[in-house]
Amino acid sequence: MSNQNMSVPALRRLPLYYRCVIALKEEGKKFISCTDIGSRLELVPIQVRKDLQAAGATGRPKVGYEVDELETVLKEMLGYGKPTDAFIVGMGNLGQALTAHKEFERCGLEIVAAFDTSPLKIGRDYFGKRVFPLNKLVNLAQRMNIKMGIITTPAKSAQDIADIMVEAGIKGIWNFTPVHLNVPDDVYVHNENFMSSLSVLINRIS
Amino acid sequence: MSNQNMSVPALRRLPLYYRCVIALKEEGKKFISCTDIGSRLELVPIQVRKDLQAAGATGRPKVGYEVDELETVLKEMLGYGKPTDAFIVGMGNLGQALTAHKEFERCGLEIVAAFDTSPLKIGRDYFGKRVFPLNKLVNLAQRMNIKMGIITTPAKSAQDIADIMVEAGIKGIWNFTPVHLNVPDDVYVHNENFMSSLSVLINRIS
DNA sequence: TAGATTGTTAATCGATTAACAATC
DNA sequence: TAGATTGTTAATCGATTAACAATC
Repeated sequence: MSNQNMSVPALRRLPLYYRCVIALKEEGKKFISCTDIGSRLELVPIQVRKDLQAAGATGRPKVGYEVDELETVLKEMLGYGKPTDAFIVGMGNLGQALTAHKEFERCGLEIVAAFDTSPLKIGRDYFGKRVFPLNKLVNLAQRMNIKMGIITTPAKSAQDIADIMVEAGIKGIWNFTPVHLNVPDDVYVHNENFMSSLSVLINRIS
Repeated sequence: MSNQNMSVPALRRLPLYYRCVIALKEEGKKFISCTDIGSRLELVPIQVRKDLQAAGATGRPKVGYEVDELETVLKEMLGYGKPTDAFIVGMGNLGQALTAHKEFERCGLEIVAAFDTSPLKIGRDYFGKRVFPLNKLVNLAQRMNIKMGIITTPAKSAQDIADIMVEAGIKGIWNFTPVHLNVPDDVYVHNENFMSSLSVLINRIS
């Protein structure tokens, strides 16, 4: 169902549109145009139109897009309706922060279990999520049919964790470490590399 | 000094190259080629070469790049030598996690103060950083000549905080909320939008 | 020498933007 | 009707990749 041929940049903009649609809906709007969305997000209307088209939304000339319908189409494309279950490995500060993040559940992601190697953390609950020892990951992932993994460990463990995730049948890895992960072709890695973001910010400031 | 005309994608790859150079240096290498770096990062050598060229590095045909020199050039371009001071606003779980993040100091960023509105947090220290009340931000930023701000507040406060940062003379904002920020043209915003990353991951898994 | 590698110019590719007819 | 807006095809732009001479 989910369109695999949407480009990454377009896909990344959809959640912004979704937020916008929700906001405009709350203002009582029934129909909205690409210009409405674009002006809020500082994007040119044609780009919004192209993206909505790729997402499968249809509007009416002169009228715009029906708000409720657009909300449904975007929600469907983004997978907000049926959240994806995920495991998180590494319950340091960042792991805890992501586990605590309430917005994920409304946005298609459900962190169902956490993993760590520290005996101080194993068996504890963080924000309602139980921490398991790492050696339980493969078995649990297979039994629960987990397809997404989040890595928030120290950099030096990242590749080992990725290997374990691959063995467990995980198909999408959200990597918060600055390490490049080697995985098979059928596993998608998204690198949330804070150092990359910093480079751009520091460069643009000076 | 820092080259403003490097493209964002290239700039984002530099920290990966830097890590790679450090790793190869520790393996005892004196000279490295684009092929060495590319094979570690699964990038084609020509892309590495173009990026290094844009960063100002020069190599020698057949020999490659001198490791120490490459390290110096990248460090300079990335601003790792003289860390940029930054303020962080919003000391929830994510704010705390970023404040605790030790790697930042080695990578050009020094978080020098935190801000929050909660009386429970103001006056406390988190990982050695003092939390100040929000109304002290403008004055402190101007006195300390702060040019970078990090926003880790709830979404609904994000625009207000951005306005305060702009008033304070901050020129680069690292926005961890899913909100689009309206700022003047001379202020650069980098959005670390977790929802955008999630869209891609969820789409690629299914 | 032969072969690997850089530097540099040209070609390709994909995303963004423009143009414009169709529509309500 | 006139004007705003969508849908769609074409043009532009910028990043990536290819080609190849120069070099050690």
